[in-house]
Amino acid sequence: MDALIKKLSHFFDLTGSEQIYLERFGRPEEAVAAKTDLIRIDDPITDAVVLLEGWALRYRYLPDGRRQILTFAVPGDVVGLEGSLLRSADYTFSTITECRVAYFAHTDWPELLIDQPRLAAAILWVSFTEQAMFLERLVSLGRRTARERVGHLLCELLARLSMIDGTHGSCFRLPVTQDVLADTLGLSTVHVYRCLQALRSDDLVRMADSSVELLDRDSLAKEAAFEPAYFHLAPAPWWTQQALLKFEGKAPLRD
Amino acid sequence: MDALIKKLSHFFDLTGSEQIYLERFGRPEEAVAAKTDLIRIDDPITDAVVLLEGWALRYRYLPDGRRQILTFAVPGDVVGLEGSLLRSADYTFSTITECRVAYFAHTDWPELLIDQPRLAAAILWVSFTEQAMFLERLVSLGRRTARERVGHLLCELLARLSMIDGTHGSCFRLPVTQDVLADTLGLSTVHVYRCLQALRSDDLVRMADSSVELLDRDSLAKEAAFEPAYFHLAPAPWWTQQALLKFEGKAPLRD
DNA sequence: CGGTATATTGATTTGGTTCAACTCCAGTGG
DNA sequence: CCACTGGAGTTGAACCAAATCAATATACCG
Repeated sequence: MDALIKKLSHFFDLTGSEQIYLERFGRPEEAVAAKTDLIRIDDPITDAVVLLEGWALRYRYLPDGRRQILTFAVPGDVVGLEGSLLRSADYTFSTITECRVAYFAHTDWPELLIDQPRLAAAILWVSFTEQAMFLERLVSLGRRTARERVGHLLCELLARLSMIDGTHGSCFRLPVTQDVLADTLGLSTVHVYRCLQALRSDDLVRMADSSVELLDRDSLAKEAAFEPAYFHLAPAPWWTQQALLKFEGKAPLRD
Repeated sequence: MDALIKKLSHFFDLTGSEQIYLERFGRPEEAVAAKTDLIRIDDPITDAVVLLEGWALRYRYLPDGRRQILTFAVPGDVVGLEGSLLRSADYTFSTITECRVAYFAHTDWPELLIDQPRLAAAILWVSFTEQAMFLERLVSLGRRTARERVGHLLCELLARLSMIDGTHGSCFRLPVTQDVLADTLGLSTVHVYRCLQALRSDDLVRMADSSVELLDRDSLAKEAAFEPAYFHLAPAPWWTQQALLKFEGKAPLRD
């Protein structure tokens, strides 16, 4: 649960007992092989999946075989929360590398909500920030050029990984083939290659055996219009705190 | 609250008292002029907005003026739920036509959750289905052709509007200019025009003064790979019901 | 009735795709 | 130990879907 705790700490500082609760809540931690489906499209989502180590992704196919990758998942990400209210998944979620995962059972939410409302809020916060990332991706696919999309994705990944200490400076592992990048960015493999090439020859990035280094974060971010505000890495606002106090019975429900 | 109630009924049949509660919960109903910002980017989201009548949209600009429209909102949509946990909006939400709206105050969530957990779940369901629509839009922008995107959007809108009785057969009002469609679909205005033209001359759609009719839903849906499963118009699954019973104290929290 | 926003149309350009080689591995099995 | 295979990356050339530019037509609006 380390990665998730690290991530949540941007929203709340979890108390010791909350951390322990969370460990217990995400029942059996499991190792999963690379290229394994954890959630399959049209199947019910039995539990939400917490990614603890490794890389994974969500994708969908069109009937004729075109594929769109919806998100990368990195440690600390929680996938499939919506399964608690929806009957089936509208994406497949698969590991890329070997992973460690934990599960949040849908039927345990009431317990969590009542015993640990702060934790419940923090997990919902994860879901909301993820939604913000979807919106940002929409902007990329709709209105950014190929080069900008590539640059933006690299900036985003660096930011997301550094949030959970998954980076060395501006360098991070990216265990992903070019056609995965292409299907993420709505481009062809060849063109992804050419964009990376261009960024390389402009001394903006460097790549070697599945690792990337952003040599000039700032100009890359500027060029790609990368604005990290959408990660919402800010402590819970007062109205959240207020609502939580109410919920815990420490403030009047109606004022 | 009519539109919202109609929409929620696809998930739950609301009891009379739940309907009344909802009316009261969405405090002052308000009329809003066309082209008014209800949520502004970077501002805190003071309350979630429930759209009761009219059309609205969410959008973002890139620094150089390119615009991406993220979603259309039609009656029954709830926008800004995430504001309860996030400090600021990462989009602007504006009316297109005159609208009627209501507001859900963030600080009232605990009350709702404790008094009416079923309602709370139903509203969260709205948020999750909306997320599913984002994902579908991602597929469009990433992997569908221009013509497919246009067709898919029309199918989606027909489906969403019929969900709240906003259609006449396969016909609905679409009070939106072509450049709004363009910024939604990641295309240029001119090209949107040409796609519509083509669909028209293939006798798939007909358009007249801001209204659209889908003359052949099925082939349009087929061509655009429109698969309405992503609306998740299905009653709450058993595990949701189970969790709600637990929450209401009618079932043991731990079993 | 003039003026601004929107729709329509054609000509031209371009960013990105497609196709087809070719290279460079890391297995793998004989 | 080496030949063989298949996946990934690299490169060039031809092509195309959609953008851009520019002009006209039309509708709406005070």
